[in-house]
Amino acid sequence: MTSVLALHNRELLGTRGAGDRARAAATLRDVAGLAGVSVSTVSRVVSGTGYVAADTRRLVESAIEKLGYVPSGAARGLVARRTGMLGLCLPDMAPTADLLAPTRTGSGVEVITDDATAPDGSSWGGLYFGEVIRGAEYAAWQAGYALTVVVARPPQAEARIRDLAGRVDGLIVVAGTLPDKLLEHVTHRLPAVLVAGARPAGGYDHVGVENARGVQALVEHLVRTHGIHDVRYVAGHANSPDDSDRFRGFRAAMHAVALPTPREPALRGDFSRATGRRLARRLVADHRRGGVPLPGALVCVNDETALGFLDVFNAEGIDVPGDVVLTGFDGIDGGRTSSPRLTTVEQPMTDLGRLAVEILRACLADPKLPRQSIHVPVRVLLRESCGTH
Amino acid sequence: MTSVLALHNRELLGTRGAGDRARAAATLRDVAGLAGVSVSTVSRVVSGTGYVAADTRRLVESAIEKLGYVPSGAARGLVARRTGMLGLCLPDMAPTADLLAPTRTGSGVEVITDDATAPDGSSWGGLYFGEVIRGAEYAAWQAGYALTVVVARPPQAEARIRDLAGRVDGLIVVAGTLPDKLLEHVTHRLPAVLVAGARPAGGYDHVGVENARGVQALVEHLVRTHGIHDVRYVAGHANSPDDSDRFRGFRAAMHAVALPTPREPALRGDFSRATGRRLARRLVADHRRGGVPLPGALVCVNDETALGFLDVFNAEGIDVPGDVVLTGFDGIDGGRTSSPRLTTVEQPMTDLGRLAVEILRACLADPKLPRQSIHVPVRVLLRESCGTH
DNA sequence: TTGTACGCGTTATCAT
DNA sequence: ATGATAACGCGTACAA
Repeated sequence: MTSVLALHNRELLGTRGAGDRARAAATLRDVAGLAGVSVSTVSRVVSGTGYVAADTRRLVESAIEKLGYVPSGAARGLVARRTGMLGLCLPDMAPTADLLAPTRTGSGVEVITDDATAPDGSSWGGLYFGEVIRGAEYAAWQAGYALTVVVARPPQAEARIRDLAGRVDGLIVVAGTLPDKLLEHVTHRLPAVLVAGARPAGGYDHVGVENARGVQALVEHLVRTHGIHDVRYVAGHANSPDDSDRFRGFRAAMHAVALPTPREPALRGDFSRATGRRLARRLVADHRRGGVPLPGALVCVNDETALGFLDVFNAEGIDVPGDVVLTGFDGIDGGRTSSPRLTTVEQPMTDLGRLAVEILRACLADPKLPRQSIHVPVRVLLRESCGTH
Repeated sequence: MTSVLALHNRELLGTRGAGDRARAAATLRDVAGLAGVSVSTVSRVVSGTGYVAADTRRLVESAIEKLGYVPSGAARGLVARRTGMLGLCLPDMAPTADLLAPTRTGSGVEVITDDATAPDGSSWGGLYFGEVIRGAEYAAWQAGYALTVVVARPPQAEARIRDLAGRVDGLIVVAGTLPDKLLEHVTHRLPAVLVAGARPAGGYDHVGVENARGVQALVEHLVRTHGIHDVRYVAGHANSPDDSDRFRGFRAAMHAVALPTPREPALRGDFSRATGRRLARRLVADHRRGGVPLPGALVCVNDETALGFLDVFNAEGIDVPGDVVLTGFDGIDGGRTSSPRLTTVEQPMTDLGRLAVEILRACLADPKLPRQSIHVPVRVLLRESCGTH
């Protein structure tokens, strides 16, 4: 365990300054004592309810100022039965290298030449979750809530999620993050909204994405507009509902254009850029050494996977879209800045967070509201990787 | 106000399912009553402390299961004087269009051709804050805390920050987010760590970045290795401490290489890509129409600003680095994927969040700890935009 | 206009 | 091994 005290570049400042942390926090009683009034008067001043004489108010306010009084959220929450916080549970993502590495030491500035190696994958799942957080925080603030973000990672993930559930008024859960049993348990206490994934079985509120329709529209475009017949689907994890929805859309499209409908995805990755690269290398090897022809188009389950393919294709001199057409799903930034830019199905990720908060707010206002499942529409963005331009 | 009920694509599920939200949350007493034991026993089972007979434990556990009991964080926090949460205050950023727009309606999938227009700027301040959140959340989880994220935006920003301060055990404040007075007030109750910006005056804990040294090393490289003499600094907001630190580094470098040291930045923007573009357009116009020669190099206060310049230079056929060398600061993803890639000073943004949490944890463990100010080192990343390759 | 007193749900201390 | 009970800090009816 690296102690903060062991850090480089550390400067000690004076041992006192604004706010003396050693002293216990002031309470209503302390303020009342200093101002010479009762606790209820202070409470009225703080909450702005009820009648308080102007003189008394000023007296109390200066006492509050002097003591640096901040009301205890725990005590307020206890009586109000409301914490003013919403929880957002994200699935465990493998921490990227920058999180695992010890903090760099030495105060000198390193000057290094940055070779064009692409990163292993982006933070927050290619920013997908970053956008969900952003949308949720924005909507939460507007609704008068703060957002507590938690990544359900071991150890003790369950215990700590339960703990969170005791400290917030509502929960947004990215699908697949919590075991069904835990989810069912905590929903006895507070409303929960599932985000992404398939529509849940248990009668939960849900905000989903038009996975199938998006892929279907994309694939139909590839076949009808570009005349590609040999279209292959590159899957993610086998048990991902998003993946199977998208594959369902793929099959629906193939069926609609009267092409052979595969039972299984042609390739299976795991949503990561690294695995996309691995699959691509095998494809290229089979092609170069085994004489296996490249497919007409690769429809990937997500952008990260597609970008992994693109890394390898670009490195190996395989032209996209000339030799093979490549598409993704999500609309992350990396697909907009790659070359060629990636044709993809864009999902409005901030909206997922926003709508989840909206639903939560409605449930909180009226607990008897029936459960609802809404779907946010997607857009197919045609860019260079499918040869449109 | 758009009601959730007005949304498209909505499906109503049954009005009951897992967890009946209409019923009030179960309490310790409810569990005790159902299990036929006292509240103390239930408390012991839940917290895992003290002796409980195996039979009794099973009895209690099944009651907990049946009622979906989740301990009240408010009540726990009240007696424990600890909430297990850390707060992260981010400065108000103008919401991007996706947050302001009403949710798209209609369930059909739009298929559109995406022209290569660059976005007005990225979410979360070019992901800067996203990375800080990521680092902070990771470290917080490891330390046993959850992270509550709040953007201090009007209205009622002050009141709500004070509210937050009453609900968390410690506060991470991105510098400049809170008025000094408020910061001083809340630090009476809990420890706060400032992140980024200049070292604060008031004796706060602080995690900063080697702004000056980073820019200095970069500029010295430009002059010494590339022989550029006409180097100009493009500033951000006039009152930003990060900006003035970086400009200080710029001046130190010019002094070190015996070049004229400017008093003021050559140009002043506001950290945004859009303003970078605006400045660039004026520069190009002066050059083309006024015959003003382009500078040898533009050293921008941050990557977003530099990318704005690059947008215009690329559009106008001005070669980077051939006609003018361009550099940034931050190391955001956009500078790694632009063409040419952007030479920059990379700051380890996740480390800012991580170290802030580390300090908070130390302060929480020992409130008498002296204040400290640490600086994370930076790296100059040489890429194509300065002509290294 | 101000003060008193009770309860919110939990933990901890003490008895049993 | 289990139960009774007193805080914890605040809101709020109700009394003054």
